[in-house]
Amino acid sequence: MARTKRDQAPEEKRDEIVAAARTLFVAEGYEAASMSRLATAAGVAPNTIYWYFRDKDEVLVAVLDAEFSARMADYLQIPATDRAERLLWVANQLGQVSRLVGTVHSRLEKSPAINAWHERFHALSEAMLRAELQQAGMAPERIEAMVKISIFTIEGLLAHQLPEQEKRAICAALAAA
Amino acid sequence: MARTKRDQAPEEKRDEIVAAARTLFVAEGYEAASMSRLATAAGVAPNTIYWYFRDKDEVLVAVLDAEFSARMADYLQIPATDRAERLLWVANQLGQVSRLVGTVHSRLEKSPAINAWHERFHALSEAMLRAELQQAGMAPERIEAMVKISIFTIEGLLAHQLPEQEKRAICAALAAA
DNA sequence: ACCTGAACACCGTTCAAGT
DNA sequence: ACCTGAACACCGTTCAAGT
Repeated sequence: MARTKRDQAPEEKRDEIVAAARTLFVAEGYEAASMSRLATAAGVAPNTIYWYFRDKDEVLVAVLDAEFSARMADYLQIPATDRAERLLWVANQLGQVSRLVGTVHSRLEKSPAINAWHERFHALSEAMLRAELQQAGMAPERIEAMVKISIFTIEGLLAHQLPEQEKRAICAALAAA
Repeated sequence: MARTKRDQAPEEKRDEIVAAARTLFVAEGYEAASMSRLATAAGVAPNTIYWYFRDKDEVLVAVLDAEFSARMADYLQIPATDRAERLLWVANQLGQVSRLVGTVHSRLEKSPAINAWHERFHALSEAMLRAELQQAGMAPERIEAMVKISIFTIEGLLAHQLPEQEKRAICAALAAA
């Protein structure tokens, strides 16, 4: 299907900005990646980004949406093995973009857009975890606390880089609890 | 004992800067508290701060040292009640300066000074927790993982504001594990 | 030794103008 | 509708100079 109206559809340019932002945010961090460097990487003038996005945080939200919708689909594909293995899988997946995770947490206060995204993500993650614990037959009164402890542990594993073996031991201890 | 040499000892001025920084960092956050506003609050010119501190992160380190050396002493004073209560106490103490905690985590990568402080703090905290679990008679092979999970849970409680009742339930579930 | 006014290089964002 | 060059207000930090 040939392009008829333009050399480049507007959505493609937007996607290029998001792709460039993903690369820069993951490789160097959100703050280190200035709007002018992001613009250069995407092949536009700095202020052109403001045509597509309200501000820098909205660019981040677009990156987050693209990143995690794909991974969430992957998660649903993997077979329901033991709980320790699933926790480790999630920690390692998120670990590949741990800079993004850290940035989200550090910008919660300043940016309502990031805050809203973060709450959606947590609500979804906790709902999935809760369903798994129910299905595993955990006593109902323990579930809510264990959901939180599991989430906090995954966040801890992301924030502090630990050797793979130690990560594994922690996930195993948590699954056994 | 009367002051003999100056109107004001140099250490007092330094302390005033640290005190002003503590107030601003806790109330408004590290990034929102600019060096010029900090200088105004301390009653000096912006660049005067650089006479006492290498950079803004060193000011933060001074604030952290002053803040946590006092609280650590308090912790050692409280009687060894049950583990859940101790966890909750720590979470609530740190919760009063949760902005500082968040700032430390968000500046680990950029600032070697903050990073060094953070590692000292974690080493100390983990050593204390390890000793408590040993004394409580926990099986040695479980201790390391439980130390990490406890630390991560406290950090999680700080990062996400939860109702007191839910915090209590989480600490109880963790102590029972 | 201690402190300052003025400047520097950078940042995210906005504006008026072009097509 | 889409994109830009130039400017704005701000930031942490440095410099040369004063006492």
